[in-house]
Amino acid sequence: MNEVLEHFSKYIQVSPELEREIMKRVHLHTFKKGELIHDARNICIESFFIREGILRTYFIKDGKEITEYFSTAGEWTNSPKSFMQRKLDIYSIDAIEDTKVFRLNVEDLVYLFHNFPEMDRYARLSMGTLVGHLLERITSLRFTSAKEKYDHFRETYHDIYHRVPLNMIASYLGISPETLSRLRAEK
Amino acid sequence: MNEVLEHFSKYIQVSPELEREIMKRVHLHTFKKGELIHDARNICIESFFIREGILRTYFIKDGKEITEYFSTAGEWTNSPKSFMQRKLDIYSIDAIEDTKVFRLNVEDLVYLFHNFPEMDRYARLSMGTLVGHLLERITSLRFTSAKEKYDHFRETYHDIYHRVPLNMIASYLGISPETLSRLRAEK
DNA sequence: TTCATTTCTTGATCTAGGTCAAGCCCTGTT
DNA sequence: AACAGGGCTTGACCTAGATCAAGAAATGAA
Repeated sequence: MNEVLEHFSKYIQVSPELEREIMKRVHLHTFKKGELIHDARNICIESFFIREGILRTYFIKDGKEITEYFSTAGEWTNSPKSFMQRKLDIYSIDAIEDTKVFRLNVEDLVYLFHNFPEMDRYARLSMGTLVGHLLERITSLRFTSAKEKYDHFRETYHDIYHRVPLNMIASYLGISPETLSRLRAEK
Repeated sequence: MNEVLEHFSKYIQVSPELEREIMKRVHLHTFKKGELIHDARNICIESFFIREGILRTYFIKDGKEITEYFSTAGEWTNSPKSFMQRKLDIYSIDAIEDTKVFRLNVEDLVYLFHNFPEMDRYARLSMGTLVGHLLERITSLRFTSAKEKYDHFRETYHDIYHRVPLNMIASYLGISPETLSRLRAEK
């Protein structure tokens, strides 16, 4: 069984029929390091399920790239508002390193939602974990010092923090690259 | 039609049967100003749909009450993790002013999820808007000054910001009461 | 290998907003 | 009416982390 199906299986029982329909719609693709996967100038019509590698969702603010978040193996990513509401949004996505993904088109996803009611259940449950992560990030932003943010990042992104350029981590954490560099040095 | 049903109708078509089952399980109740609605020392087994008034979800950090968020008319509130995973969590909820709510028990909600597949769809869609709000709050925490946070709060919580004590707003925004007081004075 | 570009470090300031402290102004209670 | 306690303001100081600047180190192209 491939990784996408494994992922769905964490939340729902995937019937053979659903499995078939998913597999029919999901296409493996490899992006090269540095490649732009979604451009904010377009509406996002695909979701990407990462098999290996790292993607970065970012936007431009005052001429600088600000990292919104990193996505790694086993996660779906897209430009959320753009994808769900079929309109333009600020986020672009690129590859931090060579990345293998399964691509899934909006229309295909909609088809799955329409024909398999258990997909709503999947969405409800997986969004529950997403909400949990977001709440945690909010708490972290409100109460922790730069040092604590960095330590927390190293723990939770343990396997990728040395693969991502420092200034992207800094903008993700909302601290300056200089401060991050100093934190890193002091230990 | 009452407010709860109106709320569901925003996301899904509520069948007469679902309507009946919801109405059977939802109970109107009034809390007095200052009353504790959910105590963090218990597992949260109810959700509250607010008809009028203001509830505040908070937790204790270093002996101080920190406001996580305010909930107002037309919204559901509970202690999310505690409610969904049936375990203890840090949040308590109290009433900022006299508040009328509809109460709904976890088990009753589970019943609805089990018997009405459209409820999954409702949950998926309503969590979508929640995720949108959380993302916005994250952006606000990362990039805005105290002044901008306060201005933004006044806009989005326009109808309640003068009904809530200043120090609760301050802790919600993650700034000190003194700073908030000064911001308020300077205009 | 060399040169150029990007990434990272280190140092010197600067500032938004936190902390501490004191006093005032309410609102409710006796 | 008085007084107690919470809520709010204002002032003086302090500190975490931003910004500005310049150089070092790594990466990668030719």
